[in-house]
Amino acid sequence: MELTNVSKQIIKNLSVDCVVFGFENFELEVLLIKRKLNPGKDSWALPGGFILKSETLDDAAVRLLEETSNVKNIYLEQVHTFSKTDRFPLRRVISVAYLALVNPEKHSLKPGIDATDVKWQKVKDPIDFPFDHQEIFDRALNQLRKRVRTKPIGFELLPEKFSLTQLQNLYESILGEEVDKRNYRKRILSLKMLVPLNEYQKGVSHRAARLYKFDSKAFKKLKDEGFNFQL
Amino acid sequence: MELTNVSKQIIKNLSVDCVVFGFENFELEVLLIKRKLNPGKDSWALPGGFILKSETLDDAAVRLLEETSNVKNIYLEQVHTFSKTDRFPLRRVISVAYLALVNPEKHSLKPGIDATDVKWQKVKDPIDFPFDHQEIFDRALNQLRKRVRTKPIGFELLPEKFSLTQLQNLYESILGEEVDKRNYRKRILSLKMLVPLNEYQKGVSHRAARLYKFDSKAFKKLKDEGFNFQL
DNA sequence: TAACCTTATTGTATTTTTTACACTTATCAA
DNA sequence: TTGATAAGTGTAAAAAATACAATAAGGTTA
Repeated sequence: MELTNVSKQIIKNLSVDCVVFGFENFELEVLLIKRKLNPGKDSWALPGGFILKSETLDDAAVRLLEETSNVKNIYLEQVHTFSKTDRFPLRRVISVAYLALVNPEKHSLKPGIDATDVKWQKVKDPIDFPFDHQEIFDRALNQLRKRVRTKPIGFELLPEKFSLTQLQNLYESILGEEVDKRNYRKRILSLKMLVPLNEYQKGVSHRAARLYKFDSKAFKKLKDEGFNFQL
Repeated sequence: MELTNVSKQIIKNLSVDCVVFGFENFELEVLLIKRKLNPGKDSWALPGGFILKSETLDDAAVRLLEETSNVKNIYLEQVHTFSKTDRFPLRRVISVAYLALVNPEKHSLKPGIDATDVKWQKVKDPIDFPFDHQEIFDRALNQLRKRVRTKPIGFELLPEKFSLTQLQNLYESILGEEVDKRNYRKRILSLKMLVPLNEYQKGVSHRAARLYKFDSKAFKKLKDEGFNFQL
């Protein structure tokens, strides 16, 4: 490893923090790491780290998620940049927050170099965040709640083939409120972004639900036509 | 001036760029400065500059707008952080974009230390931006178009007392499309955020329009009740 | 002072969208 | 075969969005 290589130079006053959402057992979750070092040693924090001179913020977010938790190839979007002068105790660090969506089943967790542990934590359980991570988390959750009504991002959190009930559960657990089953189905199907499959749920002791998949081409077409939906 | 004072230390790899919108003569405008120095000397660019160790990004945006254009005490919101590695020619600089709203009549312009000139430029006229300022501008305009439908921010751009026609003109010039007068009035008045005054337009050679003012208390109340409007 | 020009102001009928609501079907387990 | 559980489905009522045009007011001009 060439530490003198310009491309590996760390920008020490700029970090990226990722709020990674997952969905398992009908519950919205967030990915946390246990910090190996001070400040905040042993506390459960948002995964993140510093950016390199050679990479964009998006690149950094991708890299840091791989490094800190082994999570790859996921939906990412920038949320906000946090800049309180005392937000990090050691020195002035400004942090760019990212929102990420992951299907937990597709990604095995593995603590990165600066963490002793990684876990999925239910969003509705209380979390004792260090630094300003509570504020970052709140903002990211807020953004997720807006997005889920205007972009079909929820599919990132589900298996490729899913039932309408799964989709509705996800939707409800992101928004934190319940919706009418028939009305939800009507709306979501009317958008023509879902294709029904000739496959059904397996291993359940009740009527098996039909499976659907997300039709990204149909969605792209809608978008190109300037169609704005609101779920 | 104590250059050694920590509070005045500049963070050289982090800048703020402001997209300042104004509304004059029924037209949406943007504030541009003529750069005094290279890179981009003499080009018309977005006002901005570097942040100080002692200030937040919001603070920096406020300060830079005062410094570069004499514009004070205005609506500000963060838009996005831009980080392409080659976005600034001299060295790696990451820039946080802000959206600002100003009533041009209330602010006299005065070029700051790094500018030879300042001006309001009509948004619909072509602008030849340096660096990645086109991208920054596009994103800010986009955000403004979203905001104007979900927050009563347009009032920042108008005099304290305004007519419904003025408000509608502003709305139309932000969105770039026309709306029906009767329906617009119905909707905006139904929100109860406007109070009709016993004052009327003056100096016009036709029927004088009634003036209204924005009722920020009523709006706050609406928001506290969790009411989300969509214009 | 009457005719004219310009913009302000106002209501209704139609269409579209959203909401509320409950029974039947399928599958497995007991 | 009965019971339990979740899947799947339609309609009527209410609310919201849209399309649309005549009258009022103030100033200017002939």
